[in-house]
This record gives sequence, structure tokens and C-alpha cells, in this order.
Amino acid sequence: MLKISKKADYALMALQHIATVQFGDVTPGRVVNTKEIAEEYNIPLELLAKVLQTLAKNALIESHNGPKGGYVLARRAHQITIAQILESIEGPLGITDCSHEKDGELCMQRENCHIRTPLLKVQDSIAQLLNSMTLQDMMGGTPLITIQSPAVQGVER
Amino acid sequence: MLKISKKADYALMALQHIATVQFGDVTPGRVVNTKEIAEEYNIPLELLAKVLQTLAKNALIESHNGPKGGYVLARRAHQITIAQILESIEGPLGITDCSHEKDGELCMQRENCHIRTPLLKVQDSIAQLLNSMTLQDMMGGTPLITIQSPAVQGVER
DNA sequence: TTGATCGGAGACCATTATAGTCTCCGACCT
DNA sequence: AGGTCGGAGACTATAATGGTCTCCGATCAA
Repeated sequence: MLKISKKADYALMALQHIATVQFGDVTPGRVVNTKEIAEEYNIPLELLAKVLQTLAKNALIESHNGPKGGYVLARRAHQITIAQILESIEGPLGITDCSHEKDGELCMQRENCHIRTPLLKVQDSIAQLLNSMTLQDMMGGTPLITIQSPAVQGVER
Repeated sequence: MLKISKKADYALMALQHIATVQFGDVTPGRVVNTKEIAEEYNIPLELLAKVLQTLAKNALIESHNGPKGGYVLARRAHQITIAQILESIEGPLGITDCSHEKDGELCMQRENCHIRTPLLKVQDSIAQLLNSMTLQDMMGGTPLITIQSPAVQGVER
């Protein structure tokens, strides 16, 4: 449950790779092409290509055409959040169908629904979590973050 | 992205309803049948039936056959977490495919994968969030919980 | 200036998950 | 005994996912 798609997975790997190459010590500033990433991580080339294209459309990376072309981060690693990456690929975060309901379109359950508000709280919490983590936190190859257990407040138990 | 299924949605609504009936002030202890819930929330009867059956199999509710039969919570509302409900319907929480990878089966990306560990951290955080909320928190019809933004520690920024 | 190398874009397809339906059975209360 | 309940399985339609194929345009370098 709550699984993210392969495409999103690939996006994270690719961006992590680009970030590491670009801001690492070995070949800083180097442009990375699709093939390199696909081979490094065993990702189907053409699928990865589409993923990178949408990331470019969403202004997370910049593309350079022609030989010696490829991709470069559009911003610095700490300015790209995990939420931005995932939403680029999978669309806006939405725990429930009614998360982004416009005023006109009510779901069939809405009139009586008692779970919408608490679920939106959960969603907010997840959004904050994903927004608090950046590409930077995924660089270095080693696990970097430790996240506190979200506290529950204001509930009478 | 990260949407939960309709079935899981229905499960939450149904359990919220049963809990409210059972521990509310109007008709405490009353058994609730599938039809009542389906009509109240505009849920397809037979789909809801299957949802409730799996919830019963997972020992979240108890079923009573025959006329005047129906379902009752198997435990008190504060002892049933949102995580338990969702996992009953959608299976174990797993942000990535490799979340529950057994020792034998490595994913194609594993040898070089730098995102697994941080993603597992995210997953843990979500798990804690969903485990910290119970059915009790969804009773009463009004939004009850407020969740702190998860802090990120141990990261050099 | 031409060709190899890159990304951009679209159609296309197979597989799986989802949401929902239908049918039959067995338990149970009155 | 009959109507009301849950239990269980097969079944279906639709959509999302993961992946492939093809063609195009930009660009650099020989």
C-alpha cells in the first residue's frame, strides 16, 4: 500500500545520480546523459528517457541537446525536495479521491463523510515530510536522515 | 500520488460508522449490518460486503450471522489504528517495491541503489504516523488530530 | 556540411490492479 | 420453514502501469 511508481523511483535514482556527479568531487559540473544512468542502474533506457523529459518539463533539470548533451540540475540539490520530484512524475499528492475535489464535483460519499478531514490531516503530514527532505539528503550514498516520530496533539484519549 | 484505494476508503468509513454507533450515545452496543452502511454512504453493497469480510478475517471486526446479524468492533476504537485498517485492505505498507524484499530476490537496481535507505526512512515515518492514529481519532465527525511537522535531524545542510 | 549523438514527442502494447457485479452457499433467528 | 444475514468464489470492464518502437529536431565535431 501507498507505493510510489517505478517511474518515480527511477526519477529519484536519476536525480540522485546527477546531483552526485554534479556536486561531487570527481567530475563536478559534468553533464549526465540518459544512457549513463540507464546502464548504471539497470533502468530501461527509453522509459528513463521519458521520466527525465518530464522532470525537465517541470524545471527540475535542464536539458542540453546534441553530442555531449544530457541533463544538469536546474537548481542546487538542497533546493529540490522529494515532494517536488514525486509530484513531477505522479501528479499532486492526494491520499483520497476527494483531496483535490473542485467545488462542483462532490463524491458520492461526501454528504455523510466523516473521514475526509482526518485523512486530509494525514495527507498534510505526509506532504510536510516529503517537503522537508531534499535531494541533498539523498546524496553521499549513506543513509543521512533520521526522522522523528510525528507527534499527535490535541486529541483526547 | 500515494492514493489509497476506494476499498480502503470504504473500510475507514464503515469502521468509523460502526465505532460511532457502538460507542456513541444513541444506540450503544448495536450491531450494524452491511446494508445500513452501504445506504448511508452510497457505497456499492456487494463491494462493501467484501471489504467488511476481509476486515473480519483480519480480526478488526466480528461478524454475526443470521437475522439481526451484522458487525461489531473486535476491540475498542482506540485500539484500532489507521495503519491496521489500511493494511488489512491493501496489504503491508511499502513505499518501494524493495520494501519487503526477501534475501533472495534483489531488484535490478539494488547493487547500485542509493535511494533505498532514505526511502525506507520516509516509509517508517509514514508508518509511525498511521500507527499513531486510531479509529477513536476519527469519531465525532469533527477533525480531531493535529500532527507536528516531522523534524529532520542529523543532516548537514 | 555531414553524420553521429543527443533529447523531444508520440503512438503503441502487454500486464496488472482496481472497482464493481453476479451467483450460490451456509448460518441463524423467529 | 423462511427470510435475513454473512462467506466465498467466479467473473468483468476499465484504467493505470511499465515498457517498447519510431520518427523528429537540435547540436557538436570532424
